[in-house]
Amino acid sequence: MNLDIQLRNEIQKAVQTLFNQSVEQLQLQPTNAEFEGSHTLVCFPLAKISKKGPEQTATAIGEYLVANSGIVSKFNVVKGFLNLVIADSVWVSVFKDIYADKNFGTLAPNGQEIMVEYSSPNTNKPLHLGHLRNNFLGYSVAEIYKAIGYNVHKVQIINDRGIHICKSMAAWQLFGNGETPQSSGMKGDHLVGKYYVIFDKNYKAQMAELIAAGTSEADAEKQAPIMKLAVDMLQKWEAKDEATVQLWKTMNGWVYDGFSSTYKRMGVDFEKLYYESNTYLLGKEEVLRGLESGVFFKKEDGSVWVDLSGDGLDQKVLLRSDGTSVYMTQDIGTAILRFRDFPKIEGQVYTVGNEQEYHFKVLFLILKKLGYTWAEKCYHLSYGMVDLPTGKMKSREGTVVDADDLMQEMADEAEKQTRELGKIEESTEAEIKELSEMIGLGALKFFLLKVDPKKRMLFDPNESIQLQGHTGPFIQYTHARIRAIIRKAEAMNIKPSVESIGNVHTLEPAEREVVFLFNNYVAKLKEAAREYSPAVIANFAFDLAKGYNQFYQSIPIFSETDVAKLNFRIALSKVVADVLKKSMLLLGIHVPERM
RNA sequence: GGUCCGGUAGCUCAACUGGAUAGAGCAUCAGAUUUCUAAUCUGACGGUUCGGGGUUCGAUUCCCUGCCGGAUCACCA
Repeated sequence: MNLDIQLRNEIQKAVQTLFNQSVEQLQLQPTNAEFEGSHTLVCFPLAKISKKGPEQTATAIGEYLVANSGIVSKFNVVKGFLNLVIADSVWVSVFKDIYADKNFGTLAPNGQEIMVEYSSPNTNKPLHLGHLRNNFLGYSVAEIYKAIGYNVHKVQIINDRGIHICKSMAAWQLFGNGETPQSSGMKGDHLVGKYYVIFDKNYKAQMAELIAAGTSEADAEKQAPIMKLAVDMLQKWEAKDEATVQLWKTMNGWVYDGFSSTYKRMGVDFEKLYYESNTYLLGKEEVLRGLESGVFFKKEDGSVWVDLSGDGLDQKVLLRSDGTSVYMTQDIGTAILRFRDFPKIEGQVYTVGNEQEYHFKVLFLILKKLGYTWAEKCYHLSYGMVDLPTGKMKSREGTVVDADDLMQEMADEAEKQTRELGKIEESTEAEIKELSEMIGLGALKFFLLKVDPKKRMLFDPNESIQLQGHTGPFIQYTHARIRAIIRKAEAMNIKPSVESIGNVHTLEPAEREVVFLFNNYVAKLKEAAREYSPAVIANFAFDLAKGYNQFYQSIPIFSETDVAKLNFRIALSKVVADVLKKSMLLLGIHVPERM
């Protein structure tokens, strides 16, 4: 049985016996490092029940547990805190259970399904740092839900239509001279992004000209010839003009090729892709239905609105006066479509930046008003922006950090440092490249995932490239070190059996600490899922690696003469390696055999 | 202006949802490799948790208020 549950039961029994009362809520927390023990019961709240002072209450419970529980060997009381020392035999048996459990850390399928949306880029420019946070987060949350037993569907909606792509198309038509990814050697998404920039430059120049000639700024925005061309293309596209659709398909195709290699390098995947060009007309019927049933209302000009003032929000337009859809309309349709495609999902997770919080609040409210009960299980996984030391990323000002460039730089830096350390003599060039990629991406992912998603974070390139300290490579290194031990043990033909471990009766503090740490793994996993926070896993993995390194440093394994202890330490190391690997994979980070 | 986030060591982040003397990493300084990988480990230094009130045995956490930063409030997406 789980140690924490067992301990809680014993404490409840103690309270029942001693004070003749039952308690449901027990405040059990890890013991501070400065005191002896691993679990601490906060006794202030129990003072009411015991009708004694917190310290006397703590002492009474402590004495009872030592005498009767069979798992508590010692205790000490500091103010109202009861610090409990769990018997080493119990720790050994906790470890035995984990060691014997081949599926430790992965919960059995629970029959539930969930959908996670992430990435969802526009198709007019390449992915950047913000997308990296989005992709790593979404991927990781999906993996975490898989690990707790969900059947997870990863999807994205690709914003492949609209004025943004038409801008790139317009600029390409004017200035492209037939340039293609093949002819230019450029990655498709970068090529299309190049024309988006060209569009912007020309647009600004044309506006400046018009304004200089006496046109008002508002008029200039509309009259600039290149903008007129883009708008014209958008209309033609909607009218299914063949040449325009052809150009659109071609340029989007370039972008998809580019994206697909970027996704591959990122290590993310999707079960199903939704395209805005297929879904942007959805939702309209739904809105009209809502209009009939009185959920929405129509204004004099014919536009359709929802009034959310009763929910503390505003009025929101759902259909323009000309009857066309807006973004919200489309999202209503897409949400419903997804529940038709995957009837068993109980909810959706939308991984989208926090600038769209209002949008999702409104979306979920509308879906609820339309009578979709699953709306309550929809969650906006809202994450903060990634800032640079120079401030906010601005595509217009060219301060965006490109995703492909960044991944390359990280891999290059990892390679440089790997070569400098010179531990890879017997590796082939291909192996060094593979290792560098693993380390560079590991550093990047860990850097972006270790922060609470909700919070805005700072991306300092110099710090992100650090491979020491609170980093992914620190954990990768710990894993590689353990693997070296395992290899040596195998070479020595040491194969710790579950039974042999049972012969260990006393533990060193560092060993106890490591068992204590991964004993919490499943709780952490559930917490990460509940909070939609890979940061919980990242910090857990770091703590475990740190705890293991302390053990590693203070206790030489192979010089141990007691066979049971030797076996225990190797088994312990193996479990740490497995748990590190497992938890890092939840972050999309791979760990090496050696580094 | 309304609404919603956030403000913790010089810097980047934690703090088990109200618990002990608020913890890590980086940076700085001082140490540790005849022994399993030093991308490691051990110490030292570093704090009025933005300010001010309140709630209680106890507040970084909850409430009020002020300051600072950000997001959002389109017949854009």
